[in-house]
Amino acid sequence: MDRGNGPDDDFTAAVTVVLEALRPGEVMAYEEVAAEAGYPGAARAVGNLLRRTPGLPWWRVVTSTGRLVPGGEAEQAARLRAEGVVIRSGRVVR
DNA sequence: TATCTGACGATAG
DNA sequence: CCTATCGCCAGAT
Repeated sequence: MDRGNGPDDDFTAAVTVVLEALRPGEVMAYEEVAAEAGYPGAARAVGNLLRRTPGLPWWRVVTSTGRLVPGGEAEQAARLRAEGVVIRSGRVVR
């Protein structure tokens, strides 16, 4: 309904859909999520959204180089390993 | 409308 | 491998 004064729910919804489509063990890069959501180049915006929006599988999103997120890489690594993702030196092995 | 911030990406040193 | 800088985008103030 009314959403004239709030943020672009379109962007949030699109990113959320992409993240919900991810299955356990599958990892995507911020840039990939942004492009898949219809906002290529908005990798930073995706990162911000993941950080500000609880309920999203933030641990399944890594940087373009496979590097884990700062500030919680230990936790992210544990979650990914629990889902079958192999991690090497703080990076996701694909 | 302007300005700053930030779970990014790529390039340079 | 590391840090530094620029370019990009959306959100917040």
